[in-house]
Amino acid sequence: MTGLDTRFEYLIAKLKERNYRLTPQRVELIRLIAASEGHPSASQLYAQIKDQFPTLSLATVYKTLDLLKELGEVLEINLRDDSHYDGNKPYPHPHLICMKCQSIVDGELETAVSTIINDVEENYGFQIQKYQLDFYGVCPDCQNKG
Amino acid sequence: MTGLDTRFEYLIAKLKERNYRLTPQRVELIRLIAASEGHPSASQLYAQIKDQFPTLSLATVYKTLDLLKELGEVLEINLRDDSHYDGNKPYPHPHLICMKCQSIVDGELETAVSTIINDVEENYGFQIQKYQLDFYGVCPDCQNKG
DNA sequence: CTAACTGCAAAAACTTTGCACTTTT
DNA sequence: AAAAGTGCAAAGTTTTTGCAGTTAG
Repeated sequence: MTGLDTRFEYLIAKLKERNYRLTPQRVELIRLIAASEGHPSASQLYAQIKDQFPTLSLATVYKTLDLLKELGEVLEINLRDDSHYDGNKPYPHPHLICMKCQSIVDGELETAVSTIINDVEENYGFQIQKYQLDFYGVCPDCQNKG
Repeated sequence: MTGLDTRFEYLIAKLKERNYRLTPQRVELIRLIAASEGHPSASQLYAQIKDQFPTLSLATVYKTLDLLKELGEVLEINLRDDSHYDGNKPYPHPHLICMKCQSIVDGELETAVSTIINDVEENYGFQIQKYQLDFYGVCPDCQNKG
């Protein structure tokens, strides 16, 4: 038991270490971000937290996300209408976005992605720093529901 | 010589066929969109055309792009700050975006992309309808310039 | 002539910024 | 007590919408 065995604890420790203040709003936002499998947007995080912190503002959500982005601990996924955030895997990876239920699921496709990245660097002499790969379609659940 | 041997002529013919009106603004925008290798944004198109049509408005640019999107003749590329448009290859394909010079180049990576699409459909039972794949990095030209 | 298009201005939606007040440390 | 963070309101961007006036067919 190290006290760092959850993503939440890791993030809290990292902030503490760097002398960022642990306000209740920030702590709760980090708890949500660390727990969220669902790739929430800023306004979804805001909706999830406003019961506990009725005075909390969207600006604070954005500022907290900015802080975590600067620390390299959150991945921003830029979609057409807004951005969504992944606080668990803060590095590029594919997403499967269902156009019916709006769910966003991670794709584990490392081998295929490595291949395509090598192709680009070799065939185009292009130095890749990051990428964004989103598949849009219908998830298995929504297929079964017709 | 069919009169349809350029993308521009093809698009004009398609609009005419469907009884859309060929206003001078629309024709010139289509000429720019069909010619553009560079994946312009709405405001870049606007900047390119405002000398010829000083009264033309951004709203008209967006309306023209919407029309071409509805006809399936323009691909919208949603980036963080705005959208860019491809009027030559109006179907999903990878882009190489240089973070130094902001150039956007098409990636010809059909084999690798097919593989990854098959992976997703097989491993996740996810029905893919479209995708967006953007690589961010440094293009060969900018690498040479240091 | 009439239906469609343009272009202005206003609105909409997401995100950022400024600043006074509050809180953590 | 000092530095940092919160939250409100205002501003910034891109994109959309409404509508009166204009134009292509």
